[in-house]
Amino acid sequence: MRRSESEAIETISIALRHHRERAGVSLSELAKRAGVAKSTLSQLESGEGNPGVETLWALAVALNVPFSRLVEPPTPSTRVIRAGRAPRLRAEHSAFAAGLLSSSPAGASRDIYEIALEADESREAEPHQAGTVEHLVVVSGRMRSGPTASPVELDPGDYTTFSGAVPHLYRSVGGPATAVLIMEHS
Amino acid sequence: MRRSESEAIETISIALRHHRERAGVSLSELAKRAGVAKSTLSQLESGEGNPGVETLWALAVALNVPFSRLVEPPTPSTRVIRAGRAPRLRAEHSAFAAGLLSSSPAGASRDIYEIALEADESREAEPHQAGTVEHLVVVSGRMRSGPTASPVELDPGDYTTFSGAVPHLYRSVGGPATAVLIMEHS
DNA sequence: TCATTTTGTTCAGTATAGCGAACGATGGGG
DNA sequence: CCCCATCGTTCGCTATACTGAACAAAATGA
Repeated sequence: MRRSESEAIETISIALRHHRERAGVSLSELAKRAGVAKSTLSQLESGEGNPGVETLWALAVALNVPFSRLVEPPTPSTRVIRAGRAPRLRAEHSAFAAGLLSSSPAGASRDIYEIALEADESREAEPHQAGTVEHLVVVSGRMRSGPTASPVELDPGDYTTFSGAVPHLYRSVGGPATAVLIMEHS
Repeated sequence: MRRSESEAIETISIALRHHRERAGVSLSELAKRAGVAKSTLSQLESGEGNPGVETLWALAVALNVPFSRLVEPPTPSTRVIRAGRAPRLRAEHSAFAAGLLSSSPAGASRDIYEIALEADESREAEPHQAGTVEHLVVVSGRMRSGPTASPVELDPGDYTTFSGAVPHLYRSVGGPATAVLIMEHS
């Protein structure tokens, strides 16, 4: 990979300059803060060279942005889905209804679901692939959810996150319940 | 820097070995696929050295995992945040309160917020950087939200997504309102 | 049993990332 | 006007990340 404008480096140089300007800091200043030579930073922003993680890390810290923000790109426009109007997925299980709100494009897969449980119903979910993480926000009703081994009680507005790699459940308590589920894959 | 414990490198060596074993591929084999020397990979997995992005990128591709998966620490375990208990962020504007639920651990950077508006209050938001996308789910009350130029009415459970790169607003209608906001950056 | 292959490690050479010191170019103050 | 910052770039030098080969230890096979 000699002279190849390596895609990764391309995005890095752009992101780097972008975040620096957005923070309103000069190249020299940033270099000083991050503890790297001005020359190095200059070359990086002009898309030359192949930075080491140490260097990038230092810059990310100095810019006060997560590391990943320096290596990944963008996304789309306005859309509205009314309550309960999301495209239905596998409604085989009577009491469980899930609506897909937003599916992430390839790569950083991330799905947002709207889920609905009838009164005092329960749904057991098999473990997904390792690295899967679920985020759940209760919209209405009371739920008991999380890893089957250690679920938690949730009231409207409550939020919980847990690994999707182990058996887990969604259960409504004392009436119907709805929630927002964000699922991340690896 | 002969010093091994660079935090970033630590996580890299772990993530690297973890994903390789999970893929059930030998060190030699992976090295060949990614086009890097076995020696390099060996040292990386033992936590020595400071890899360049090119090298890491090649490995990420060969492992078929997003780049960030190699540099960000693995996703956390179970966590619960009760309604309104999320860490408060800059509540300078009286009627607006935002709680950070989850700051993107990996992949496309993504923050999940819990937001609360007092009765008939409005919050105008300045455009964020290009490529920012917002996802909003109303938990309670009625809201009027979206791009300032074309907001939409939302009832509890309603979901909307729009570009954060243009001026936009969050407004409660006919009473207080709460919602979940997922914000994606580039 | 003794080859043969495949595993992951260690070592010397070399390509290069990063550093520090120059540089020319602006931009205010005095 | 000159002077002194500060800006971003370019240029040797040194440190080191990466390579390829040689290595011992396990695994495979006949």
